[in-house]
Amino acid sequence: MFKPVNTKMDFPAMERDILAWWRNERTMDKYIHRNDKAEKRFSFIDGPITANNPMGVHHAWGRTYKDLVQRFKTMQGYRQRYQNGFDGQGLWIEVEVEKELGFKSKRDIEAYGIDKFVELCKARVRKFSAIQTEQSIRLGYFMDWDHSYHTMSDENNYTIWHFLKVCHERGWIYEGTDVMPWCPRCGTGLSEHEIVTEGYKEITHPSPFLRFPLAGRQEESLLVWTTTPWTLTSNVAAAVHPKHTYVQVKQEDETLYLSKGRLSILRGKYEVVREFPGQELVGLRYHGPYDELPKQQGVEHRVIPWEEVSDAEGTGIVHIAPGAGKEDFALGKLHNLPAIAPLDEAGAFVEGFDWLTGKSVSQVAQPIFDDLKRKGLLYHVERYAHRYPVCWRCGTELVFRLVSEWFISMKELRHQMMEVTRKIRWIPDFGMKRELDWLEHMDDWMISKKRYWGLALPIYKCRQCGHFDVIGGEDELKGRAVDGWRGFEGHSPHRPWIDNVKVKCPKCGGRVSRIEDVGNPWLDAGIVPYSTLNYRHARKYWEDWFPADWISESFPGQFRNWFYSLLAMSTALTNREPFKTVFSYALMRDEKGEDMHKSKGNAIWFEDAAEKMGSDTIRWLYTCHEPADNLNFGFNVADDARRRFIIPLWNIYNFFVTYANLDNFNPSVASQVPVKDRAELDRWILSEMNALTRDVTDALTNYRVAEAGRRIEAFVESLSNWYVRRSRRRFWKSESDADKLAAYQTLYTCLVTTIKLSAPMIPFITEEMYQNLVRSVDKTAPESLHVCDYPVADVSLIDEELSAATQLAMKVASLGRAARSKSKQRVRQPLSAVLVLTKTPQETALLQSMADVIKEELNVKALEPLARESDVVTYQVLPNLPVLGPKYGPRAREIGAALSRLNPNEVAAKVSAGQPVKVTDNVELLPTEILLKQEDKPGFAAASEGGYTVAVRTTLTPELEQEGTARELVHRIQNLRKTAGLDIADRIETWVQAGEAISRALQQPDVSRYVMDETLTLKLEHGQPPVDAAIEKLKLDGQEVVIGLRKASV
RNA sequence: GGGCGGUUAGCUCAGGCGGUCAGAGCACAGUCCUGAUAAGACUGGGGUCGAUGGUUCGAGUCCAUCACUGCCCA
Repeated sequence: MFKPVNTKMDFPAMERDILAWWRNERTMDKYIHRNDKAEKRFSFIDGPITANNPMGVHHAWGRTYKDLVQRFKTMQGYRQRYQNGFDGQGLWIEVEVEKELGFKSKRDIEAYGIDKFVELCKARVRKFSAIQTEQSIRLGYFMDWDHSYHTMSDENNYTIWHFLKVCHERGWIYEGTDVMPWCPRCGTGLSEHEIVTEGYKEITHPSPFLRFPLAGRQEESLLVWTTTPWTLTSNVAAAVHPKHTYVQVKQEDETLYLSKGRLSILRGKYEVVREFPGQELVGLRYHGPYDELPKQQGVEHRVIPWEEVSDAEGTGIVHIAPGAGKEDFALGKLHNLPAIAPLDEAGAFVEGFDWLTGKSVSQVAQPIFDDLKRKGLLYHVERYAHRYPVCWRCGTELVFRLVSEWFISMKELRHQMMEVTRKIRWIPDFGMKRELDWLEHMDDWMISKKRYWGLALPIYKCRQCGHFDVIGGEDELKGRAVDGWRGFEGHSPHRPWIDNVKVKCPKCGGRVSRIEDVGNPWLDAGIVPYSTLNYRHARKYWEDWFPADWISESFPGQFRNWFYSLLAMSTALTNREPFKTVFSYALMRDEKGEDMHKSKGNAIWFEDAAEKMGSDTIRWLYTCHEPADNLNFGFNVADDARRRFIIPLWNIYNFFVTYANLDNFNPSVASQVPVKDRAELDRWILSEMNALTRDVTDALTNYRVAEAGRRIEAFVESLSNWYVRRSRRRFWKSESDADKLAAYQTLYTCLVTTIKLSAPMIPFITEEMYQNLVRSVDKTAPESLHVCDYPVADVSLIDEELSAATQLAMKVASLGRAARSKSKQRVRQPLSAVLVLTKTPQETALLQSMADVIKEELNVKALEPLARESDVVTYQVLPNLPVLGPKYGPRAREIGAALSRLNPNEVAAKVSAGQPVKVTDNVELLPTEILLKQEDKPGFAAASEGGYTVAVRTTLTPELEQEGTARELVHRIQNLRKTAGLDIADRIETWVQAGEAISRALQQPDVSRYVMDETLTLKLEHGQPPVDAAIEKLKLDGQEVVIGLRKASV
């Protein structure tokens, strides 16, 4: 006996039970060690998830792919590592800890103590990695959760040291001075990688137009414009486009210079005095707006040429501050301009800026306007909206600061990386183009960050002589330590402990400290194909598992982040591809296609999703989604997935269990009916099942996950709405013959195969079904579905012809139902014949093999071939007057008349074939000029589509009518049985009290036999039912009928 | 400004190398069916398959240009 199926199953509750069972049975362990001895290997390397917050439904999407592929490979017998990874170093953790502590700046951290702060960061990572682990388990993700790697581990950090040393040995590491985007709140620079996309916001800034008075001239000024007033303090030059046309303008008493294309910014009346090329301005000296500041002393301000000056905004004269703008800095180098750097790391003015010193950059705009006004330099101020960079972690507006940072040169590495990139299979394939495009254009990799919690960059720069060195590991550090090792020993290689250690400068012998910077977090994630595979200490093991066969991550961002750092580090270390295939997917949106945001209130928490929808449903939704497209996620789309697949699968399972229990079917006891001896329907579904197995295996092998899902869904649809529906009578019948056994065996095989095929996608419901369907009857079967073998297709059972024939039968049945519904004859009323016209004689022959199926589906007595459509329909041919009118004018009417005299069937044939029709000696009408109206001939109802025509004969004989009545009566009695609460196997006594026509029909022996058999009636009485019977009065064919029934005493 | 995608029914999207491909699901309306089904079947409305040229006997399907949109990068 199988456990009866709960048709109102609470799936989330069932999932929790399965989780508990897996935990008790240590199923995950058994899964992980299933293939320990296997020869073939599949290497997956997990991209670490940031352990900074609970996991979201978008993480669950990626984790579904990772779990699905690994489960598939496990069932196929591949040995694997099941190591999950957590990412835990870096600014994002710091920012959250700062928030918890209520800190406002780096000074707060220093005051609190870097050691305590770093410990809190570590604690946060431990906390959220534990939470994410629990959430992942709830998702059904099978991993070796006790051995997840952390990017903050010693091994990970030291392996990065090794990488950096290799880079240094090749001369790629350098300290560079540049103007970098800088977050004043976080007190650190941001690399180009971090701001290019997410790092911009639409912001409105008050933007002044102001005068730069020309030296040695009275009341003559250059007109300039800026969106960052604070940078005016550091102005040293003004740039013009040498080839653009500039104008000299007279306005009241003063003379202004600006680009001709920007005249529209002037306020009030003006007069253009002359036009001239920008080149004429080059070399002029002017008085800067802040010449009085100490820092400005000795600076000579002049006009320089610059081809990049735009005429699209401003005045065409660009204020240049090399210490406060990236392009300005480059331009300054070119023209040998001094760089005045105004800001400290918190974004406040440094010494030498007089009244501005100590003031924050965010507070000085208005004071500067007031000051400029007092000096008579302000022309006017406009509000200007533009995309301005902000810190991608905390949202603070960035400034541009002159800083020195550490870089890895991409000069040599760039092209090696591109070579490696080309060896990789990118899914979707445009990924490779994206990556190559990025590699082509990227700058050197800025790896330093002026923060606390992260990789301690092992760069030791001597303050005395400027020499720097990179240390490649803990042993080297210990060996070279001259001081402080004791204070460090026993701690992780993080600030502040690591900084106790001092080494000796090999050049000058000085005592050298580590630079204070920590590392870019993508170094942490990029090294994992080396660190987690123990590259430094067990090269053989590393060789076994490197490169990864497959990695998977969401593609937005990763081309310049994780994929990039993996490529960079692996190319530098071994010049090998760190992964063979990368599978990436798009973004998750809400149901309306909008970004999900906590603040917007449209984010869905993973726990809510799992508890309301069930993990299986969520996973199925993810599985069937095309990964390269954005996924619009929500409760309604999940419910669609549930109704489309989970519920039908469960219903088939329920059907099987219900009847198998009634018949005491035991799959492990009975011998198998040979497939060749099974019914055509069985052979058909087994053919479909094996084709499915073949196709799903192929799809998953090539990571076409959505295709695998769609294929399984289509199969379950066929199984439910064709195989089971058409097989029902075979399960109902009372005798237990070979056909019934074959039906059970076939359906059982299909169910078990289906759950095995879909186990990687929906691990819970399939396990539940497996335990009941397989384990309950076969104690020798594997304990869990997830340690079973993946099904292998038996292609000898795939019968293409049978598949085509069945598909044709389905098509004909569908058209036949359309025809029936036109005829208004309910399907319970048998009709005498269906007539079918197919596209080819071969199909007509094929159809004959399906005759019984079609007759049953359509409730008709005969299937007849239809020679031509015109046998069942008549055509009315009409002139298409709106077309003919304009073309033929007054003759249109006459042509129409001529058309109506032709044989409609012949005209119809030509029109259908797209041929012209000769109407008169000199008029030939195009098919578009003729309208065809098709009408069913009396006694027929027809439907056509795509070259097929199916018609039913609608005339009824008295026998057919009687049969129709009987079937209607059966239907009513069945309904009454149901409402009376009888079990499907109960035998009954039945009374029918009706008028003459129905009574007479019921007196026919074959009719009454039919009614009794169908309704399990032992005794059929005519006349009034007794009072203890269930009774229903109804109208049948316009007559009053009373039916009554009660359970028969056997 | 450059590169890469996308543009097919109200919505979400299928449509390997050009030849019944004008489709599915959802939604809406109506009808039917139901002894597994919180299901299912059928019918209907609705699209010049983004636009314009071209190649071809024949083009959502190939080419060119353009428009809109998204992503990546200046």
